[in-house]
This record gives sequence, structure tokens and C-alpha cells, in this order.
Amino acid sequence: MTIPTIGDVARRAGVSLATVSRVLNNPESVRAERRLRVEQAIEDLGYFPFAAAQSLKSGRSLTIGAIFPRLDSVLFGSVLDEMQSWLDEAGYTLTVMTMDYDIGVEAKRVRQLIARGVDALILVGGWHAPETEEIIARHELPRVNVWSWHEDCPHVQIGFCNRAATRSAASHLCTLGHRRIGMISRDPDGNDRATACIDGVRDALEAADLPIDPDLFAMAGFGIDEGALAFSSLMSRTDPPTAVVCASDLFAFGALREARRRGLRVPEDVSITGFDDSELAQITTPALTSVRTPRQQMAARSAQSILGYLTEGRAMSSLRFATELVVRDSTAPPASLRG
Amino acid sequence: MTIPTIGDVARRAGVSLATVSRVLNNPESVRAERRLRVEQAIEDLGYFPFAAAQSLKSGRSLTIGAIFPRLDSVLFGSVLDEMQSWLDEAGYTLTVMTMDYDIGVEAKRVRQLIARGVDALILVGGWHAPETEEIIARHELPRVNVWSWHEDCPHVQIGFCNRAATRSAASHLCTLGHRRIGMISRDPDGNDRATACIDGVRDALEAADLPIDPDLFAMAGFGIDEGALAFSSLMSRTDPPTAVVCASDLFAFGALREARRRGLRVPEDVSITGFDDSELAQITTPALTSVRTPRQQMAARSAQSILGYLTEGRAMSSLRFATELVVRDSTAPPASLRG
DNA sequence: AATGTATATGAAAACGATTCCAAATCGGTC
DNA sequence: GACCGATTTGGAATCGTTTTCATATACATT
Repeated sequence: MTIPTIGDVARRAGVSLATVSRVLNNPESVRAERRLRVEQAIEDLGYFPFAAAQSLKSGRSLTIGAIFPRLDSVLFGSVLDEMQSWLDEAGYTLTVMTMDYDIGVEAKRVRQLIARGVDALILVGGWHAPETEEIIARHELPRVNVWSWHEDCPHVQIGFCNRAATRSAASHLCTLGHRRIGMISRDPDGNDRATACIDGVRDALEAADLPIDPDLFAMAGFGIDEGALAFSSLMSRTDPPTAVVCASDLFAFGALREARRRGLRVPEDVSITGFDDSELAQITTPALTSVRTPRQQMAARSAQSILGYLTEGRAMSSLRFATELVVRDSTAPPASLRG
Repeated sequence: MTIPTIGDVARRAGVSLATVSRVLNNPESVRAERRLRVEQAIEDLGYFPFAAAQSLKSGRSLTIGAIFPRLDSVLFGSVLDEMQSWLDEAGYTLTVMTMDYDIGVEAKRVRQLIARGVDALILVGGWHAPETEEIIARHELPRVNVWSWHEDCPHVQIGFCNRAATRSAASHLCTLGHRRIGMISRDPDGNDRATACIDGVRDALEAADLPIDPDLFAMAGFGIDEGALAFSSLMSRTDPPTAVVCASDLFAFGALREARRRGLRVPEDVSITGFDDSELAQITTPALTSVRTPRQQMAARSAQSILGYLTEGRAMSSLRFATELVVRDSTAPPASLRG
């Protein structure tokens, strides 16, 4: 029970190593009769090439590396599934790693992926550690930033404007008449999406001539529980907001849960908006007003872009998708404005 | 700007390749003075070993392969995060692939992972294609089946009894007085978890002396929408069930949504149970009665088990975790039994 | 049938690491 | 200071592929 190599195949088919390799990589260049013999031998032995050896010799691995904040989120999961399916057709494989919103960890992951010989890199967001940029540049690795879009970014980015996204949510609340608007976002440190989300809310407040109260900007790590906690701290203030913009649906779900626990009605007592428009946003009570982000498109286009470059040498280019506020039942005018 | 190899390091440090390799893999065997020189050279050049070459020569890749049905589910995502974090400490990396509930695709993935030289395999469930078993055996690859547990399984399995899990949900409904109980599950074909889930419901019905009506066992593919559809077909019958056991929380969420759309009250008009007890189960209205599955434990123990084997040669052993029915607000006695 | 061109094939040299084996160096003892 | 055993070191083979280059074969043309 030993594992067959290309040599075993060659011996069994009575040809040279080179011919077997050709049958594998460039079948038309081998005369039909021998090709069939080789194919039969491959079949008989159950042979398939050892990727490490291929990678060592050819310098490519048919593998794309992706580094995501985490996997335990429907958002990233569906994006990965979509990317996989595109890459699959072209014979490429995705290797996924996580960095838990820490660009230091990200740098380490990039190194691991490069050590593994990935042919391209997909990173989330536009801010990365200097070592990260340095090593990517040194290896001249194609890379795409997804999930964000900045005017002045020197790299290929396939994403959307997070700032415009939360701006639309906050503007919606302003238009409804809210004057004290809170926010729950991730730590903006080293996270361009969080930073942009916060800026978007400030934009809207400024445009509506509302004061910006730093105390109304709460931070949370990840997930429903942390969202609930942050919402709780916001609503415990002596002068709580009448509406809260959440930078993720999960935060909003947590806020919803905490509101119910406190006996606050949504949207009568407090309006809540989410971010991402996950499938779940439709099934909560009340259904969640949320910003729809172009996840499938980002996934598909970034995969296609990389494949185009890798297989046909086509230049990669940046792409900016629009977001859309999906208004449902979790937002309404503040109590003070209702009859 | 060229990528340094072990040879470049050796040249810069004025030592042989072998010495650099030793500094990397067995530092104590190199005298301090030279070791420092080598380490300095590694630092200067930003050198790190190319995994493909290491893997080719050493026969191991420090990589574990995992094949999951899909990634766009909080369930699998959190499990992967947990596994990653354990493996990480030991210097191992997880390569994740998906098979979309198709054991034929799974067989292809196994082959891809083996071609990539993974040191061990994590598979979901106990049923796999014959080629899958054959190739794993041939390569003598350590492997763990997670997510299910069968009395007679010849492989290492770290999971729980799916049959007992849905049995507990269905029994709960029987105890509440339901006599027409429906079910929404995945296609049992080639899926031992789905099969076991269905059997569990039948067990409970039999134990309660209730007839088994095949028409009340609906099938759905994946996700909220398909769950809604299946629920819809169940409730469109002339004699619809008064309670529905769902083999996944997502199906249950879909059922909840569809129930609301049809003006059915949950649990007054129909009871619904979920499966997995995802975080979201607490935030729906009504909160979902669901079977809690030991996802974190499965992840942690399977990672530990594999690491124990790989790094210390400890034998791997099977592990069976318990499940627990978490009763919330989506289940109640049927209308016929209430005042 | 001889020639020339185009196409198929094989031998052998890489790719970048690890590791066996033999040679060199070390430290301690007489 | 020479010798011994133990420890460090380097040379070279090797892992399984791909690919270049030279050679051999096929086919078309006269």
C-alpha cells in the first residue's frame, strides 16, 4: 500500500516521466496511443500529483489565500462559499485564515500564506500593517482588498463605501426626526471599516446640524452579546438616544434583545438600524432596518478579477459597489414627534 | 527584490545549508556563536522557509484539512474558529473546504487535500463515499468524524447522537399533547445526521403510539428560504401538523417567518422546534425552543485529539457528547388541549 | 525512395528544503 | 603537547514534480 508517484505511472505505462507530466499538463502534445496508455496507468494506480512538488517546481500552487476577521459570521461564510465556487471551476483552491480584527495577527497570517506559496491574496479592508504591505510587495503577489473602498487607495479594492453606508442609515433617522442618535461600532483602531462607519454617522449628524456627543458612540467587540452590552450602556445614560445605528446586524440583534429585556419597544421607544442586511434581519420582530452590502458581488468579482489576472494576465481593477438602506419595521419617528 | 532561500541565508552567515536548517529545526545542536550569526542573517533577509519544499522533503505539512458542508452558517464558522485557535498554538494550520452536502464532492475534496499533503483530516458525519474511505486508508491518514456518533462506527468520532437529539424535541412535543407532528429535515440520502434526525422523530412518535405519516416529513435543502418553503407545504395540507420539528435553526427561522406571513401564531396555532441552539434562537419572537449541540466541545476535542496524535503519538479516541433541549417560547400544547 | 520539416519523446537539471554520513573541531586527560 | 571521545559542522543525496534541450520519429513532398 504505497503512494504512487509519477515515476510509478511512467514505469507502468512504459514511458518517461516527462511524458506522464505532459499527459497531465498538456495532453494534446502526446500522441493518442501513448496518452491512453498513460491515462490507463494513472487510473489503475489512482495516481494524482503531489501538490508540494508541483508547487516547488512550478512556483505556483493554484491556491488563493484569504484572511478574514472571523468565520463565525454568516457574512464572511457566504462570501467564502461564493469565492470558492468561482475559484473551483478554474481549478483553484481557497485557503482561509482568520485574524480576529488584529492587523498584527494578519501580518503573521500573510507570512504563513506566502510560506505556503499562495498565488494571490484576498484581504479585508484597506488598512494593513507595514510588514504586511512590505512582504506582499516583495513577493510581488497579486492582492485584492475587499469590503471597503477609499478614494486614495493605491491597491486593487473591490468593495463599497462604508462611510456612505452608515451615513444613509443615520440620515434616515435624522429625516424621521431623531435628534439624539447613538451608535454601536467596532473599535476603529486599525479598522478602516469601523472608522468609516463612525465617520458616516458624524457626516449625517453634521449635515442635519446636530451636535456630536462622543458619549453616544459606543464600542463593541463582536457578536450579539457585546451588542447587547453596548446598547445597554447607551440606554443607561441619563439622556439616552432615541435611535441607535449599529455597525453590524449582530450588534442590532443584541440591541433588540436588550431592548426587549428592558421593556423598551422598538421602534416606539427607540429606533435601531443594522448593517449587512443578513437573512436574519427579516425574521426578527420587528424586522430590522439595515444597510444592504454587496457581499455576493464582492465575492464573485474579486474571485473573477484574480482568476483573470492569474490565468489570462488581465489587469485587475478596482470596483466600487453601492449600498442600499432597506427600511423595515425597526425605525420610526421618535416618541416626541408622534401624536 | 528577490525571495531569499536557505542558501542565501547560509551564504550571508558564512555557514552551510545544513547549519541553517539546524538553526531552524533544532537550534540547540548549533553552537551559540554561529547560531546567532545565522539568526541575524535570517532576520536581515526576512527569510522564512518555503512550505512546499519542506513538505516535499519531510513528508509533513503542519496542515490539517477539514471538509464542511458549507461555510455560510454560524454553526460551522464558530467551530472552525475554535479549531483554528487550538491548532494555531501548535503551529498547525487548518485548510477548509466545502462539499455542499454532497459526498461525491467530498471525495474530490479529500483528494485535493491529500494532494496538498495535509497531515490529518476532519470530516463531518459518519457516511462517506467508498473512494473517500479507500484513499484515506491508503494514505494512512489520521482522521476524525465530527458531528455525529454511531454505535458501530469503525473510525474515530467526536460528536453527538443526532437521533437522540431530535427524539428529545419530538418527545417534548408529544408530552405537550401534540398528535400530528411534522418535520423538516435535509435529504437523508448520503447524510447520516439527517437520517438520524428523522429516525429520532419516528422513535418519539412510536414511543407515544402515534402513527407515522410520511407526508408530514418534509425535506429542505439549506437555509431560511427553503425552511419557509417546506413549512409552507406542510401547512398547506388539508390536515396540517400542530407542531413541526426542524432539523436546523435556519429551517425553524424560515418556518417562523412563513407562519407569521400566513397569520399563524406560534406557539398558539403551531409549535416549532429548532436544532443547534444558535445564538439567534434567543432573539426571535417567539424565542425558539431548540436542541443545543456541543459545537465548541466537538471543535476543541477534535483539534486536541489530532494534535495529541500528531505531536506526541497519543492514540485518538472517540467521544460522545450529550445534547440538551432548551425549551423557550415557540412550543406549547396544541390549541385543542387549551381552554 | 530520399529529403526536409514538424512533431513526439526522453534524459537530465532544476526547485528549496531536510538529513545521513563523514570529516572537522572542541574540550579534557594523561 | 599528543591523544581520545564527544560534539559540531559541511557535503551530497533526496523528496516528486516540471521543463529545457537534444534526439528520434512521423508525415508530406518531390
